[in-house]
Amino acid sequence: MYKILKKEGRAKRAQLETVHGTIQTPVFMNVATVAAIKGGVSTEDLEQINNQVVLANTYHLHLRPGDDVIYKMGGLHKFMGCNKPILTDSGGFQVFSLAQNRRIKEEGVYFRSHIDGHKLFMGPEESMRIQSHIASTIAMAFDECPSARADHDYVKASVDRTTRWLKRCQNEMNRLNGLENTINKHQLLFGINQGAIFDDLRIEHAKVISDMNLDGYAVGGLAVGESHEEMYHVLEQVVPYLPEDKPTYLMGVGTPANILEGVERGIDFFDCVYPSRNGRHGHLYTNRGHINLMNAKYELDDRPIEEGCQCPACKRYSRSYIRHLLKSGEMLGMRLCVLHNLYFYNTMMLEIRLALEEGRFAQYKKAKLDGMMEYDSITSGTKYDIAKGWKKG
RNA sequence: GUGGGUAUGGCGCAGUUGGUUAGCGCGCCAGAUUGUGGUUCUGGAGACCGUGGGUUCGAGUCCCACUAUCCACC
Repeated sequence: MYKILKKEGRAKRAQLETVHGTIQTPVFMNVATVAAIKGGVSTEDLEQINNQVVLANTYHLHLRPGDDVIYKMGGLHKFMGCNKPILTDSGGFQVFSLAQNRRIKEEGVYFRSHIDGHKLFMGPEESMRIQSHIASTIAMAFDECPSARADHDYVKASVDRTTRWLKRCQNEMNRLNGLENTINKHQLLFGINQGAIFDDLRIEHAKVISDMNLDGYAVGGLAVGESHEEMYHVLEQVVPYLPEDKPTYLMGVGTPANILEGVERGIDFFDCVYPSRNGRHGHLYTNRGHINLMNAKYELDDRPIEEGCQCPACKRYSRSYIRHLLKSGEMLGMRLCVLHNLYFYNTMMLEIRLALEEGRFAQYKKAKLDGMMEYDSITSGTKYDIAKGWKKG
């Protein structure tokens, strides 16, 4: 099912076979929270931008249209016309980042909808049932994502509860996969490591969940306020304690630099809202740095976003035109920018996989970071800080 | 030609009975955003307040002239 094809240091070139096709890793999953990539990107567009996996969200789809609707429509793949692997986030993070008035209990979390404020409850079993209805390829465990500022005692109690929740998730998933009317009886379950920035809690938790024989292991609770150095440190501490014969997933991360650092530390899966959200705001990634297309200096720039880029935006349109579309509030402007950014991320992953296969990931990583730094320092006076991402110089 | 109105950063406007470093929106510039509440948030630069006189301790605010512009009438 999961097979490592090549290793370079801790970095892995691997693949995960699923009922919806084989995922080549390292991979960046494109975020489609409500079963749509924001910015007007369609399922068929994904085929033009090297997409492998789509990430949708349990919490959002439960609220609207409702997982019962998706179940009745034959599952999310059929619903959104997608035949690729889909991973669903469990709703755990959203309960903590979006919902109002949440109360955490042993059984789960009581909270209010961010859409209309009505009362809701979600626990491990609820999350698994919803994800089973959605019938995603990979389901994520329902966890608590404590604040990066939470103290050791709180995080300790939280992690212990997340472990108990994980066991309940696993039991419920096994039960659901065995039911006659379940759409995807081979749904995979990834567990999530927590522990904030406390090495002892992170490692202890990693050991416990590693013994549970899950289909994959995620590192959660990062990129939520801690420094990049702390994030990389946690990865260095935790990944060695996760099973090597299972895929790893760094949740919600991140910048191109974060991803390169994550791959180096043994991560297979990534996801982040950056390429889509930043694309909508005209913030574009290129091999030589990032540009903000909204800037006046691009008004008469007839070059593509990036010279030589093979994405749908760059093959045909100029910076000047796309900037005009963004300025005018035209949907097409956002769409082209999001397509470009996702293409950039997905293509970078392709390059990373190729570099790993050829045993030159270290050189690739350095060249990629150097390239991005070079351009940005020339055009906008900023420098690329490997540890911290883009930073004013 | 006559009567009336308006002239404040690139554009559109606020500026109380004249009183400390003249505000706002858009635009511009720069940040922010990491398991996404769909065009957000936070900063910054930029004006000798049409020109020239006058009144006053003090004028974007009052008076006069000029210039520009708008409306109405002849």
